Amino acid sequence: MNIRELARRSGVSTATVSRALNDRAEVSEATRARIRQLASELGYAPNEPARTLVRRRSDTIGLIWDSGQEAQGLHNPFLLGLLSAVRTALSEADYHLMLLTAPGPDDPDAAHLQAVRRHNLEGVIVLTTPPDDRCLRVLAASAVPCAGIDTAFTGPRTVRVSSDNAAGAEAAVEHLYALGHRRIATITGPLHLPPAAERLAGYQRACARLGLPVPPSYVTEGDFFLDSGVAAGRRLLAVAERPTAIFAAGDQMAVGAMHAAADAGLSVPRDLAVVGFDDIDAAALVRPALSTVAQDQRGLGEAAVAALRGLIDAAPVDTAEPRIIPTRLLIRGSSRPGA
Amino acid sequence: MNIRELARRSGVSTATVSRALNDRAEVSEATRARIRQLASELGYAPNEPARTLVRRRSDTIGLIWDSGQEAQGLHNPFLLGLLSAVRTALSEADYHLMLLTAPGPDDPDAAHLQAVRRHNLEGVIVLTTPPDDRCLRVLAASAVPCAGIDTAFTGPRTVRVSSDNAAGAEAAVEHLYALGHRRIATITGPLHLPPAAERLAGYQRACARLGLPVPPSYVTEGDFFLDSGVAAGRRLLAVAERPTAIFAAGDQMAVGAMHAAADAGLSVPRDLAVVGFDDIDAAALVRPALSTVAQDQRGLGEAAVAALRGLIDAAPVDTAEPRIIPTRLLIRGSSRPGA
DNA sequence: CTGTTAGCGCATTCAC
DNA sequence: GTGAATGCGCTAACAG
Repeated sequence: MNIRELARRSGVSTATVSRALNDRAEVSEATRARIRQLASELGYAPNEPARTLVRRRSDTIGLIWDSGQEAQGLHNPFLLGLLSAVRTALSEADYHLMLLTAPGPDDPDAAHLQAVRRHNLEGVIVLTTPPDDRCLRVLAASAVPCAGIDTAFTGPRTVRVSSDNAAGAEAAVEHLYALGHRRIATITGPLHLPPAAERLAGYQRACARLGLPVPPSYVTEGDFFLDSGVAAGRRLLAVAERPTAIFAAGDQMAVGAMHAAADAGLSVPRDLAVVGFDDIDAAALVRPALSTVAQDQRGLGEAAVAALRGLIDAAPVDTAEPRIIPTRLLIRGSSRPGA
Repeated sequence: MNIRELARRSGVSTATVSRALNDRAEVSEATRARIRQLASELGYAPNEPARTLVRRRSDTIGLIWDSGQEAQGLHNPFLLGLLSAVRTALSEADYHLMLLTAPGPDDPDAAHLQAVRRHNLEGVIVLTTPPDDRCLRVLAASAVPCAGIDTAFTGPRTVRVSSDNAAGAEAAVEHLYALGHRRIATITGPLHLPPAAERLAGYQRACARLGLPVPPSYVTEGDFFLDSGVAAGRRLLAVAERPTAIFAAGDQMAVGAMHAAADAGLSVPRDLAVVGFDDIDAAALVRPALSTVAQDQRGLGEAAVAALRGLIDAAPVDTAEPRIIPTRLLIRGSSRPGA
């Protein structure tokens, strides 16, 4: 079933069928209706590769996401929501989605760029990938429109979308302050990662504004995983002026801090309040449930798609300023005195 | 940069370039090397839509996964691993991957089938989708090769891949028995879902084999989510002959049962041992850590791809028998007396 | 071993 | 408003 067959059966030329199905103005309403009718009866669907070939555009965008071990604990729960959001936003904009392979160690540096060329992709969305990915660097340096969520590359046609990490951290600290806490410590992520650095900055800004002292011993670094949170929690609880609250830059580390508290015979939230970041699934499952700064996955996905479309349509897009998506503080048992 | 340009620059015809790049035998080693060299220097990559058009095959398979709310709590953590596994296995087999949109309520029933036709997809992999999806039914009924992981449709060119739910449940019960437990209850999932039914069957078989009584009050149904586990746990702990161990068909429900035990003043694992199913991220985060039956996401993904390739190559494939992937019992604190 | 030719399915000129 | 003709980039069939 192709356009020629459909044209034959409807008694018109292939050109007319094409025009009718593509909603061009220069077709009479009557023939258009007849052709559409017949097309749906016969289950005709235009061949996309052929369309791509002649139109020189594929209406397809590529999706790159790293599933490397590095990101496993960090973004795992997060990623799927992002993926769904991106998929939905893209299909509403009538784009198709191609999943690009994570390049192996022996792949050429231009692997991603080549994939874009091969498939005629019009743009790429990148989800949370390590900043040192060579393939990504090459891609970003090219003229291919790229929208990155939580990524750290820049290029001529690149936009970055990110949660408002600083504001989220500030909100967490303010919340703890409002509960009466004055000795608030923090567990950071690896500070070379932008989100980790931004969350620390937010913590520091809030403390400064609220007039809270931040002795160096109140800031300790983790790796976003559980065990580092346990260790960090132990360190913090051993400080002379023991903190009464901890803001952890990631939920797994926050849970780890709760474990450390339990091991030290402290009760959460009575003796120690804890707030995390990300709202991973487990945050609602632990006891007490973890208060946390939730990222807006849907908002991130939609913003990325919107930004990418701007880039594709060559609309004037500010490629330097990141799109910042607000976060939302979820107050649960780990910081609620009544719990 | 296209094949004609590359041919011009290397002083041969486009046909020779095509043969060289596609590893056809009838090209001299010298010219092949020269062409390859030039191609990589110039960053030439063949245009896939054009190849697809003429070869009548796309080397692309479609991926359908449901992100509907139904599956959120149940499969969320699980899906991403599956996705990674499928992507990796597919790219190793030199297939491209296209993400198909979840059909909306106003999409025609043939939406998926149309997408396959439009893009010339050679097969489809379906991840954990509700059994009543009309689009999926239409697709499965067609001649399109389909491999489903944890799905419930059948068709002329369809294979199903699934974890060995029954054996996993049996292993869990045996483990509890070996620890000395004789009063072992279970929390099931919604029994109209195949995995839930299979896990219950495994539980029952193991109990029968071990000579354990299974009073009706020892079997209670949940919906795979946390709250249903809490409620089920309460019911089970209120039974006259209180069980000393619970096998839950899902991790969230298992955690819920642990909460119920804590609320009743019981200690896990001393007063009540708990084993779950799936090994979601949270299983390792709760305290005590949850023993659970882990599914082999990588194995499931690879089996699905292998089965699909068999279907595509029209190799003799048994379309009726599901591919069963073994599970692995992870023993953690919730069932380890020493913990 | 290599070149010439045809055509995959479609959108798009240009005529009418 | 509609039809005939052209070519997108590539592979396959056929010559040589």
